[in-house]
Amino acid sequence: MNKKREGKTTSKIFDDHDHGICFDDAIEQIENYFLKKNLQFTPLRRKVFEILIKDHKPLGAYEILEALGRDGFSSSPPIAYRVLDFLMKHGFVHKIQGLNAFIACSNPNHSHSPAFVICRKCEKVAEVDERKSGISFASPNIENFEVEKTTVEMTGVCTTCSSAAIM
Amino acid sequence: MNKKREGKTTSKIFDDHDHGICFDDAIEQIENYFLKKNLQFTPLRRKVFEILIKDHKPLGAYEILEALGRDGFSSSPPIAYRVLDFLMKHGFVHKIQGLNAFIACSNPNHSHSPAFVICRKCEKVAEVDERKSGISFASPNIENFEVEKTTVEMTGVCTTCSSAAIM
DNA sequence: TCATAACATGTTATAACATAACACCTACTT
DNA sequence: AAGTAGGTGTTATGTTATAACATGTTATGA
Ligand SMILES: [Zn+2]
Ligand SMILES: [Zn+2]
Ligand SMILES: [Zn+2]
Ligand SMILES: [Zn+2]
Repeated sequence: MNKKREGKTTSKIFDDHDHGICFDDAIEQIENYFLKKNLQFTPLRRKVFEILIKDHKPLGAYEILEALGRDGFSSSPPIAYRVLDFLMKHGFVHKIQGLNAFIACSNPNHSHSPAFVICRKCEKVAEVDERKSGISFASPNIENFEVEKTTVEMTGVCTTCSSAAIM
Repeated sequence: MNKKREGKTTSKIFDDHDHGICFDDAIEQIENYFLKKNLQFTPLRRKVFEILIKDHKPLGAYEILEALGRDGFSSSPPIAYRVLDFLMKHGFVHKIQGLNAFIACSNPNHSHSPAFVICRKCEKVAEVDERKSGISFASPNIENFEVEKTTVEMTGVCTTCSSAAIM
């Protein structure tokens, strides 16, 4: 078991929403995308995505593997990593580098350079839009360098956590 | 041995410079800082910093350990991780999350939220100033969230690598 | 329809990265 | 002297990720 991840609280930037709709929408979007691109949305891939979007929580590969095992799938490491790589390649999953964890994308519609806000107390993670994030990618290209991928992660404490307890 | 890191080429954003001076300056700066803060710049800490600043290359903890071993220090993992944590805490070393590697800071003078440019071919890494990076932290605070630390890493291909070979 | 290529999943083993827990030593404090 | 804090060393283990190979499954297209 992983000792680090036990998220439990909520903050304003982690928007409340009707998760039934959210979940169904996400599944529908990925289904449509896979259909359009002639990719297979296999039971395994569907299950991994469902595990991740179930409660918007970043999960480690081995946590995903446990969940897969509980649902009757193989739970050897390459299974999870391969599916995660695939889903990441198509923008439906992102890796949170600071947590060695994976999270379902919150806006798979548009191509994006996601930024993440991570509460180090509750470990909730929000994927924020570049504009909302306070970070602007003024120029995607550094001089003499072609940027292909950006990683932006902001770690701190959300209001709920900072007001809830003595630091 | 680590198979991933074998950097060898050079790009414009990775500025050429008199590394003898650079090295000596860096050592002097860290010495002064430690003196001022009443911290111990022990042989071990000095050696780790020297290993890292030696050629401005990100090194994995186990590469650092090998180097320590070669220089007569203990090379069990906690040795490296402890010293690295200490040097990071004081801003003289940064971790490159995308590489699980550590690099000596390029501007330890001012407190900074470093951004890194990483060539995925030669694996050279440049620590760039926020302003030069094309990324601006317009507002360090997200609504309802206190940002304590930001991770910004831009991965791509440097001019030298992209012009050097067929992709 | 049969070969074949490409994709998908499964398995074993191992590599790579990181920390826990405890021991020992030194320097400083009271 | 006894106590405290900091630094280093050691053993063991925990956590994250990939290599290599086997098997099954799904297009494709002679
Ligand atoms: Zn939801
Ligand atoms: Zn996304
Ligand atoms: Zn230099
Ligand atoms: Zn720096």
